[in-house]
Amino acid sequence: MRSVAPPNPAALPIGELSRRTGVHIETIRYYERIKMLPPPPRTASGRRVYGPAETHTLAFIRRSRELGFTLDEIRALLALSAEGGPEVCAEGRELAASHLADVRAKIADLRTMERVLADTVRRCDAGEAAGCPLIEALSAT
Amino acid sequence: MRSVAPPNPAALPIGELSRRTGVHIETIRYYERIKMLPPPPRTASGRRVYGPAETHTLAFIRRSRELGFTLDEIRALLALSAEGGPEVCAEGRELAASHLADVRAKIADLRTMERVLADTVRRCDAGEAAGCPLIEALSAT
DNA sequence: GGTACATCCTGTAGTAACTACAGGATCAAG
DNA sequence: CTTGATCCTGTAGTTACTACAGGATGTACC
Repeated sequence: MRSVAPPNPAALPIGELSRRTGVHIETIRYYERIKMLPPPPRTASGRRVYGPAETHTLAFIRRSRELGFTLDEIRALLALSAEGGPEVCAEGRELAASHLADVRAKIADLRTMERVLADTVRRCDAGEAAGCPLIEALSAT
Repeated sequence: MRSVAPPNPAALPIGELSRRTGVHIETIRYYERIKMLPPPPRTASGRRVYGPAETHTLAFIRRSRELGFTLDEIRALLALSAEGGPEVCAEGRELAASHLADVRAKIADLRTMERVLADTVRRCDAGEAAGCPLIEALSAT
C-alpha cells in the first residue's frame, strides 16, 4: 500500500489535515476544544479522522484569520455561511465593513508610530541632537 | 488644606500618579510586580508613595508603549537611558530601527487585509456576485 | 515476532500585557 | 462616627495560540 498519502483523500488523520491547511496540529485540537470545529469521528483506537467538510471549515477559518478576523467573528461568519440567503449577506457585509474600519484604524496608529520612529532614526543618523534622540523623545514632557 | 491635589507634588499616592500619567492603577501595580518599576516607599499603613523619579519612569514607559515597544524592549531602553553615552545611543538607534522595520511589516500586512476587505465590501455593494462575496472569498480554494 | 520511529492521544502550563474582581483595610470629611 | 473614596493583596480571566510531559498506537523493515 502507499506510504505517504492515505488511500482515501476524504479521510485524513490530523497530521495530514495540518499539512494541507497549514494549521498546526495543536491549533486544530485547540479549535476543537473551544468549539470552533466540531469533534470529528475517531478510529477504534481514538485517533481523529477528518473528512472534506472539516477540511473546508478549517481552511475557511485560516483564511479568515489571515484577514484579521477574531475567532469570535469567525464563529459568526461560519454561522452565516451555514445559513445562506440575502439578509445573511447584508450581515456579512456589515461584519466585513466594521472589521475594515478596525484595520484602517490600526494602520493609522501604526503610521503614527512609523513617523515618530523614522524621524528619531533620522535625527540619530544626522547627529542633530545633543544626547540620544530616541531617549530624549521618550523622556519628553 | 487642599482637598484634591496633595500638598507635596513630589509625593503622590498611586491614584494621583495614575491620573497624571494616564496609566491604570492596576497596570502600575502590575509593572511593579514584573519589575518594570522599582517598589516605591510606603506609608506606615502600607500605601505606595511615588516621587518625581517614578513619575518620570512611568511616563517614559507609557510613551514607549505608545510607540509599540514591548515591555522587554522598554526594559532595555530604560537601562540605556540610565547609562548615557555615545555607544548607548548607537544601541538605541538599532532598537528603534529594528522596531521600525517591525512596524512597517505590520503595516504591509494590514494593507493587504485592507485591500481584500475593501474589495469584498465593494463587490457586496455592487451586487456583482451570485452569493455573498465575503463568504465566497473565505471559502475559495 | 521484534524493534525502531513516526504519529497520535490527553492534560497542563506558558506566552504578552494587561484587566477585573473579591474581600478587606485605611483615610478624610462632615 | 459613619459614609464614601481610596488603597491593599491575591487570584483569575482575556486572546490565540504554543510547548511540553508522559504515554499509547501504527507502520516499516529485518
